[in-house]
Amino acid sequence: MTSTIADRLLEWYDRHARSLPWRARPGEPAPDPYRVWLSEVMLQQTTVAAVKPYFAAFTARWPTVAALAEAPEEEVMAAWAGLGYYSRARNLIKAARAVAARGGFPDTEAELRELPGLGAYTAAAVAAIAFDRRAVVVDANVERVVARLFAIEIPLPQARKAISAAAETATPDCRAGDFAQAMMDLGATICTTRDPKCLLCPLAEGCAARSSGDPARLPIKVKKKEKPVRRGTAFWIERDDCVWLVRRAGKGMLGGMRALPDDGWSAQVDGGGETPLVGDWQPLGRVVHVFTHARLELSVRRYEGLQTPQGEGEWWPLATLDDAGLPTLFAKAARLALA
DNA sequence: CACGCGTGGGG
DNA sequence: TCCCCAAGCGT
Repeated sequence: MTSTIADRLLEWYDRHARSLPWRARPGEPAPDPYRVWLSEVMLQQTTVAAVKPYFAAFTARWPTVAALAEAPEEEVMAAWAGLGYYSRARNLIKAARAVAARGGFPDTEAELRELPGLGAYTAAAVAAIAFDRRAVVVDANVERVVARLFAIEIPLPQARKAISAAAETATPDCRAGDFAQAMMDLGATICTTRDPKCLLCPLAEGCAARSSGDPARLPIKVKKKEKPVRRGTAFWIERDDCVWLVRRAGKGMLGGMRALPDDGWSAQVDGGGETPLVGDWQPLGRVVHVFTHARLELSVRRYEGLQTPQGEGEWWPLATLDDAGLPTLFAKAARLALA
């Protein structure tokens, strides 16, 4: 009798699983749901390499979901700075508080799905990995592997339905969490977007895309829209070895993060260029930063006048600017000012 | 379903 | 330099 996809994949996983900080070692019981959840949220659209230091810092500082739930929001946001997609951090705090309030993580996919920041993928992943539930876990890796295995020619995202149906068929009743992680390891190391390594693949036999001779062709994706170029200005106001920082609105770009004052640029519109204070402004240079939907050319200007900023904000000591939790865009701007 | 939402790395 | 992307979610 021929072995199933799950059999072959799990056998491969038992020998080749990546060792990652949020994973249980082979033979150990399922890892702490808090660590599974935290890692999965951090890994949304984010590489393993980028996540590792943040995962280490978060778990050292907030070892439990209860500890995270008690943390001041701005400290969590600052700790997330640089990782991107800051709505994840905002939802992370909300979810931590909801979980702490109910005394622990729910252990079913449906209940997990109700927590902020847990969509179809993450709810299934946590249910399978942390609670050993059978759940069909479909991320971009699984989409790629499945699209190739079954030669699904429908372009993404249309193909999602067919792919999840195929993934459902392939998912085993036991070890669904290991199966999910095995699929993701396979996608990350063997069945890669470019140049898949079919000679090393445990599923090569019976893979339709491999038989076709051009596995990298699948899954078919539509081309992305062109990014507009936006221009904006950020303002460096320094006094007594402190810089004036504001907090951005809770939604939208870099929402909830500390920032330099700016002229109202966004991914949709250029900034107006109006300075927040009257007086001399010296150009410090320009920062180019690429967001998902726009490329921003940010001019940075330093205030030379004597007025005091109005409205919400805080004087932040330059000596501890690294702790302010500036998103990368503003960290670049600060580097200009301090150079 | 389409869009908005970061960042750093690889080819 | 440029493009694509890497364990998606919320609206």
